Amino acid sequence: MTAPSSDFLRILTERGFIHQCSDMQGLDALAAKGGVVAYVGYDCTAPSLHVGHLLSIMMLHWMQATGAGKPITLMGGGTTRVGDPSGRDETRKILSIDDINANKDALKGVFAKLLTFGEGKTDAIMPDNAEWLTRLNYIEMLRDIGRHFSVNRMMTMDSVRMRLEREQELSFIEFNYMILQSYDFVELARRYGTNLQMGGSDQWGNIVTGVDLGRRMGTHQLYALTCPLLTTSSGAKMGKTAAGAVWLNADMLSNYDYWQFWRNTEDGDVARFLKLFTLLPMAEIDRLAALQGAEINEAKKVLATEATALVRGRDVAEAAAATAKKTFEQGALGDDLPVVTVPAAELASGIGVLSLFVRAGLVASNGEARRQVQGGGLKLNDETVTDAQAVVTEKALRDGVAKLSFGRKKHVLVKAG
RNA sequence: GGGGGAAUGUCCCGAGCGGCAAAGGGGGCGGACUGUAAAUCCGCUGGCUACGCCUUCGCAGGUUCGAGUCCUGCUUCCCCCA
Repeated sequence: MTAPSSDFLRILTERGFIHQCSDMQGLDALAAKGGVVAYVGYDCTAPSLHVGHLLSIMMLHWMQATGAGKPITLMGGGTTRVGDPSGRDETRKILSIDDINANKDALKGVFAKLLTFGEGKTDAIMPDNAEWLTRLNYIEMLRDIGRHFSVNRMMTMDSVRMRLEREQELSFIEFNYMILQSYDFVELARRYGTNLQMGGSDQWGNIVTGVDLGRRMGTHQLYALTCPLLTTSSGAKMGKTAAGAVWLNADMLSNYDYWQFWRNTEDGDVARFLKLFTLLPMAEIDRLAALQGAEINEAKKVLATEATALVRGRDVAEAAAATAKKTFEQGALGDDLPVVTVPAAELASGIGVLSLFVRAGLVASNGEARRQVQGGGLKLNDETVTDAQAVVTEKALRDGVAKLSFGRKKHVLVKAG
């Protein structure tokens, strides 16, 4: 199609957010007059969202920022009780209602960093699909909603077909997820005039099924828009670090580690990530992306600080950047490094190096510490630990702290307490 | 209902004559090289009070000096027949 006329779709297009859209022209016209009401659903399967979810939140952000319309972050208090089979080869573990509610509360905070909530026309709102899904009556649902679904067609959807082809179990409860998600779309259309659902490309099937259901049930025209799934240029699935997923919540992943995640971006991903995960103007991004060789590290630092500022706050991002600078470029101690305190008395009588590294949380067991010593992976005050029998006392403290390092990137400070 | 097969190191896949802390991958971690990148090469990838001890092969028993390996029962999954 020709270039979009709305700022919303123009920005999404040039920044690489768009994977598929059910009707670009139609959506563009709607966005141009500020008439979009878009939602993204978030299931409450964990106590924090991770970077994979960030793309869709960014799309909502841009929509609000460009005045294209109203964002809705739908909490999946109801759908989480069922479990989405999309992109999974195994049935999800069924979560307890208590866990779901606890997760839901923990997720909410992050949205406010990127969206403005309130009562106004383009202010974001956060409903929960438990409000209507838990009230559904089975027979009524079959008559009103179920009759619009063709099982023949459902069997051809990727999420279902993959399980069948691989002869992997697909339980009836999961088979119903698609129906509930489709119904959400219709319900949101009726309640809030929602007309667009966005999500990752793995959600395409569920979303267009909702568009279809809307037509059959007589809503206004609905639209579908998906973003690509996040992978690194070397093909690895993204969003995982040593410690696990890259969580957006600070209590799940420290600010310093979050910053480091972005700092360690592969060269080939820098430009793409700057467009997706920062709000920097395109001209600035083009300048940074043009850097070659070692200079690209400058771009990575900008990416790390901007991306961290967006989710964790500007001051926190700069603190992480400062700590990284001290730690890596000056070999000094950053203020932001994790600190572990050890009772002074214990330190006075001496602690084995191995158990000290375990205490610091850098390694899981004495055995692992021992192996890492053999591999030269542990450092105390920047000196490689060579003797697994060594004992550490308060003499190891420099200005009250000792620095333990695991590999070149993981550091912990030890203090007497 | 009848018959046949499967479950292995709590990340995954997967070998395993009765002597096994258990082959080989993948993934992950560490080292070298670099730019806190990628690629490549090397090492590690049950626990401990550590030349020894303890716990691991779906669950529970049994045979044996000794069981992941053999026998019995149970659980779960898959295939074929009805």
